[in-house]
Amino acid sequence: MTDEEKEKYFQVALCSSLVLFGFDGEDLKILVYKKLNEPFKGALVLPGKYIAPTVSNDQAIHELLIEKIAYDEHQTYIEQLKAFTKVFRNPLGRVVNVAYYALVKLTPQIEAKVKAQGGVWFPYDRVPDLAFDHNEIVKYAKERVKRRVKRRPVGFNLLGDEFTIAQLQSLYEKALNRELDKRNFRKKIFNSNLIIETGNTTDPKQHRKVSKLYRFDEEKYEKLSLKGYDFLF
Amino acid sequence: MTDEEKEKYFQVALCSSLVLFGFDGEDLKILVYKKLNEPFKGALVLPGKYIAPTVSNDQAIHELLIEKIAYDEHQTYIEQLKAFTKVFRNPLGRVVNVAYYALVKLTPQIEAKVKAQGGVWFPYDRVPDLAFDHNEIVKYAKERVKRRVKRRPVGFNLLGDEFTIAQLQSLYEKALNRELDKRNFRKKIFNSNLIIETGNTTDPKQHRKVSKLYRFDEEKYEKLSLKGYDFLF
DNA sequence: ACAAAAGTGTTGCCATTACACCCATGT
DNA sequence: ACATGGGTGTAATGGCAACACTTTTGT
Repeated sequence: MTDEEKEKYFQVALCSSLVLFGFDGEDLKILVYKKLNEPFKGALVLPGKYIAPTVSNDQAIHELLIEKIAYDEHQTYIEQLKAFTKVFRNPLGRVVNVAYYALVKLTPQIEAKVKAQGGVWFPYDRVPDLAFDHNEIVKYAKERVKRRVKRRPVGFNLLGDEFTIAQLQSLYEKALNRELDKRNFRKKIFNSNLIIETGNTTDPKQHRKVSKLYRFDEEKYEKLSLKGYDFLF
Repeated sequence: MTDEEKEKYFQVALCSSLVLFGFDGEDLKILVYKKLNEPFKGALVLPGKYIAPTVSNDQAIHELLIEKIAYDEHQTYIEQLKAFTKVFRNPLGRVVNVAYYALVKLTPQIEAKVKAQGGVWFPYDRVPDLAFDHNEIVKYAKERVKRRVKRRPVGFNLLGDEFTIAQLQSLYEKALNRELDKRNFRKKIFNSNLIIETGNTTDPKQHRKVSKLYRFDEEKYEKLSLKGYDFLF
């Protein structure tokens, strides 16, 4: 490549936006910020940042998650969605947005951090209009999550170490956007053998009736997924 | 964004590589070129090109397909795979590769053009070592195609307007990398109702026995896919 | 007493799998 | 005559969907 060509091509900027899904045991939400500077100052956008040529995307997303939610690496599922590349998607110049999504269980710590940063959670199916092409990114992310949830147990990343079957079902209903039969749901989940009773129960003070707590059997899943195992749903 | 920041961030180059799958009615192949200039001169690579800041990715992929295979737009399925973004994937600097794959039916015209351009087809499961991170891209593309073929009738893009059930089955066997039962395959295909007899048959001079030709019912598929219909396999 | 949420089985249906032979034609 | 490839049916199995009541406990 000639120097001339180098000058011609090495003029693009790289950024990443993140569609962050959070589940609090009841509702599934998406994180949004109000933009503080131009362009589109004041508009709602996904969390994101520009990436310098020497910084890896992984590093950038990692930083973004630390800044915005003080996350726990081991409890977070992160995956690239795809690149959004339209020529005029950003008024500053050609900016390629390599978008990601992540799944986290909401904890009081995260809630506090988000509040401090000025972030707002919107319910999964009531995300307002966003600037840039971020509506499109959210739409794409929701479809991806729906597919993933159907075929792999990624949903477990949205729950804590322990959870009730009702919570798990509620999560699946939100993500798939339809109601599921309680008995059939239990059957499927228990038949998969990917869930273990922890022996603990919910706090009797919080609910009418206590219920059993379970955890995800990661080891068993690792073994199965090596064989190309498809989860269910 | 300050001018200083602009200078810092707008220094990345954008390129696209294409994993081109071709089917000739018998075998599924992937297109590869020998690199003519540095870096990695002489090594095998996927077809690809750098993208100027003012050019859209769609435009670039379109040009690439015209250059390499003189393709027919309407008979080609194209989809973005994802962005490959590693910092040191290219020795010239930070180059983000937004990779695509495409499916084409091989015709004598395409074969001739490819030959003229110095391209080489390798069988689906015998692609040799490639330069850059192109091995990784091919691997990713194969997985994507496998999934797509399972759930949507994209496979039909690899066949012509008319095809025999045997050709269709052969394609599915190659893409899914396993053998399928002839009777069960026909049952599934016909039950889907997405295939129509054209009334024509294969040329009796080419085979021992003539066989019926079919075509894909696009209209019916459009209707079904609006309802979130999942194909089969 | 009643409201709220946890937990539990059966049945019918449909999709998937496994499996073997006949027919038409070109050599 | 035989080799090649097209075309056809059935039975067993397993997963999925539809469906209603009892139990516990806080108010």
